[in-house]
Amino acid sequence: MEKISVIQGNVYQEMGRRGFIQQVTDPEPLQDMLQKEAVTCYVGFDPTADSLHVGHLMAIMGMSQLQRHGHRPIAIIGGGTAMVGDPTGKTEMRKMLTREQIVANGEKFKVQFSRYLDFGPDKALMVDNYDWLGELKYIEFLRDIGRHFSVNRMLTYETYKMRLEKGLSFLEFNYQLLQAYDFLMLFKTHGCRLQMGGDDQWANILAGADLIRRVEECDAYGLTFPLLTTAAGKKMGKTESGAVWLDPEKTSPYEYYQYWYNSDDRDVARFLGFFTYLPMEEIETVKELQGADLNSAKVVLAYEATCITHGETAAQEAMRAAAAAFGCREIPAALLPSSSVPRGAVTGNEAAMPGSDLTPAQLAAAPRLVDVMAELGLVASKGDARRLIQGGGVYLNNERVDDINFSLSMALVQEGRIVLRLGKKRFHQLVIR
RNA sequence: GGAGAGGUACCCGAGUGGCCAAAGGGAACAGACUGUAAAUCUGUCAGCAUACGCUUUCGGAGGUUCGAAUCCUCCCCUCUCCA
Repeated sequence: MEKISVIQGNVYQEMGRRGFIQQVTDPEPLQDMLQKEAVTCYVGFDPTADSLHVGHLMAIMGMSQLQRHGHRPIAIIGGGTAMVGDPTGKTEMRKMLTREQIVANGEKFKVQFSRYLDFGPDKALMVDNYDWLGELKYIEFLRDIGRHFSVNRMLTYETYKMRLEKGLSFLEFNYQLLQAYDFLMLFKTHGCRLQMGGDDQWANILAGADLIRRVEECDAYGLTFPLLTTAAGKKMGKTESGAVWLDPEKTSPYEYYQYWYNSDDRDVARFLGFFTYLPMEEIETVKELQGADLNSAKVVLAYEATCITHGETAAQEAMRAAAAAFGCREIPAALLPSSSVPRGAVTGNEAAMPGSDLTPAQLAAAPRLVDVMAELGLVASKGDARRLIQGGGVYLNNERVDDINFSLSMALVQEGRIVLRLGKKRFHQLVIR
């Protein structure tokens, strides 16, 4: 994480302009507070998987924006809340995770957060809510916290209504109390005044702010980020092959770059606001762009987003791999000038393209293409591979394969590799060594 | 604990003895068109097999039958109402 200097200006307005603000409990006092002092704020993340994914990114970038303006974000690893499971937006109960899994997942989260936030002294904090939730005393908790919650009221929330149809266990019904308690604890121990989260968390966030008001007789604020869907109406960060992870082991920088490049035209300007630090004045001009001109803006989006998550070197490699696969695109100097994206001709770099190794001996055995594809996991089964070939969707070195019994051979090797392509975009090189 | 409804492929959902590897829709993948976008049209979408075909699938385990997603028995799970 590069050191960043504190940016002057109104964070609240800046975040509003970038699209981060969906709902706020009390806009004016919050805005005042953010102008006057360094505010401690938090977002909770339950470690229910072994990596964060693009769906978490909005909240992370939100914290990052605040930090850049001199505020102090706390990232909560929900080691305790993950044990319970948030019912919000879920139509059925999540399978229970063991404490060991949660701890292991939390460790991964920690590493990932430090790529977006500066955890230097007094800059940001990372805490695990298991530290206090783990040792809660049931009776005390009921008496001190539980008495502030009205079941009648909770049952009117849409999220619980929905679950009342399908079944909601008492365990999950308590999630909101725990999250509210988190806010209270952070208020007491770190002076945290603001909780943020996705808009689906609104009720939980309000519950926390209310709890602080009742128990501490102090104002606390809540802010929600819009729930991002793509212009096509899909949930953000999901692709055919599952979530887009922030862990390079799970989603390679190349795939990550491709994910952003493949954004819907209608999403590009919005995403630039959320997922890059480029100034809004420049992003505004992207909104004017039409048609294919947007492709250059997509390069910038993909490059900047990959830079933030995986670093500049990885972003450049991903870009060069894309250039090798799809051809180079020169970026006009006037477009988003603050971006450090390479703008001239980029030399293609096949090496960064996804691929696997093949020994000359393996190749000499003339393996059938169908078998190779299945073995590499590029297709679900050999039948799947066959159908793909029959449908004209398989290419070797850019030539369509039309024989389902096609076998690989030395003759296909060009510059030490065979480039396999499935459909229009999925490249996989077989490196011979 | 009592009464009722139900569990079908990635999801929704039709099917109530053979014509069912299971309608229809969605998602997904491929092709055409394009701009690595969207929309549209076409095809594919359990596994193995070049193919004839074979194997496994309709909550689970047994059974009836020449033949079961469909009928019977037991079990598991979900929902609704009652307590």
